Amino acid sequence: MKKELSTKQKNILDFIENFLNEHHYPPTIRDIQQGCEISSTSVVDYNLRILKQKGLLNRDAEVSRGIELVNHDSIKTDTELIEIPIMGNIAAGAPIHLPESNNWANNQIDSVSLPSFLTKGKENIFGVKVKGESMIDALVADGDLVLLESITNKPNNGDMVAALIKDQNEVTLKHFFIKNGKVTLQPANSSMKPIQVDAENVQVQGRVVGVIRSI
Amino acid sequence: MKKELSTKQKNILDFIENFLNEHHYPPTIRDIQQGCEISSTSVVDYNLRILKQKGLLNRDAEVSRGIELVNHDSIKTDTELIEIPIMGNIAAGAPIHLPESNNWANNQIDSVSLPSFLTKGKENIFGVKVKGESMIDALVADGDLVLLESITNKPNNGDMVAALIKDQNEVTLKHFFIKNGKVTLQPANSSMKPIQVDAENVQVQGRVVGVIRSI
DNA sequence: ATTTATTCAGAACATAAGTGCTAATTACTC
DNA sequence: GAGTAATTAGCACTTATGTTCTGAATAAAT
Repeated sequence: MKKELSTKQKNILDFIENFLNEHHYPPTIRDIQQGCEISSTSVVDYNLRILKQKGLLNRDAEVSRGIELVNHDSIKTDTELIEIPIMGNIAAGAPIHLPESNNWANNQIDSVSLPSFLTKGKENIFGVKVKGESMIDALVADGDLVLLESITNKPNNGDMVAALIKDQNEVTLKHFFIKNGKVTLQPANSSMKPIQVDAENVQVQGRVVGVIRSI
Repeated sequence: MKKELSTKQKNILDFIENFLNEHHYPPTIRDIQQGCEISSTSVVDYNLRILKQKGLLNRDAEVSRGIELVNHDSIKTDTELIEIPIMGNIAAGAPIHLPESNNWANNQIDSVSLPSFLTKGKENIFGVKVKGESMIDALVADGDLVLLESITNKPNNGDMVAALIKDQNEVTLKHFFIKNGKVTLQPANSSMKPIQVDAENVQVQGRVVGVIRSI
């Protein structure tokens, strides 16, 4: 199969996009035929098949106007921006203490708007800015923004969490496992040693749902 | 005219919205009929007329699927989000070869909408999906989305780039340094050994501007 | 209860629109 | 230049789908 698109195929794609923007429903084959000045419906059909084969659009058989542009606006999974608060800094390893109180409320230092696919529609998402190189074992670099879901109940075993180790007033990003009242905090880098702490000594500040690095 | 909508009319509106989200084209009258368990097409038509009269949708006469929902997502314009293409997968270490041609055109597999702070207003940003655990030394995990800026000129020394090592047809994310025609590719993890290659053997596919991890 | 407006049922109809041929043409390859 | 593949033309066919008509059922008003 030829790799590039013919001018005719590009025209068709453009036409479909324009048509969608104008009408908010897809064109028929005959619409395309007229719009692109093509002599026969079969030619349109032929080229649409090729475009489908190349993954540029989808077609539903025997459905009028059953064309979906793969990369069109209306297909964007999430056009919605959700503003989430950035609740301060987080550090691990080299213990940088959290602000006085150990709740995160009222410590909002900033906010960012993120597309909803990053928050998966969940509520209670907030961000923390990583300070220092100490979380490399969680594949998190200095300056990264870590997205956390604040959870009330215990996390599932294996979840990556932001865990506050109370008696050290230190926060760390680790995989969380609990067994018989003992919590194991396992670095993502499995060659690093896990930490064992009493369950009462751990407060899970949130479940990690994402990391954003902007260079 | 009655002011409120009947349950049937609300159902129809909901159905149309769901249908649009699922298919990206509007339903036919008969789709609505089945979806809302209505006994006759004429009933659907009747209620659609009412909905049109109330300004909740538009219909194009004698046009199949000629329904447009007023206030639907696809009509909203959102200026804050920038859509960037995802141009395939990237892997390093365990060399997964790129598709035959070494240009990225026509390899778009998906797209995401990102807030503009991640692209810093730049054009020519695209994403690649990371496959495999082999880029841990760049603090990039399996499944991460790496944002690249396609650049024409040489990158600055120290930039992190996606570098294609031509004779191995292998791509890697490394810090880029050039000196006397020799390119040094330095892993982010400085304890790892850098790679030395001839400048002609390296093609910089893009400059890394961000990483997005969604768990 | 009678009238009136609204809503529903069922069917038939007309056209909108996808699909499938066959042949002609053009582009590519050897 | 022969031979093959890709593309185009034109047309017929079938299905998909909007439209319309008549009458019945229901709800609202008098």
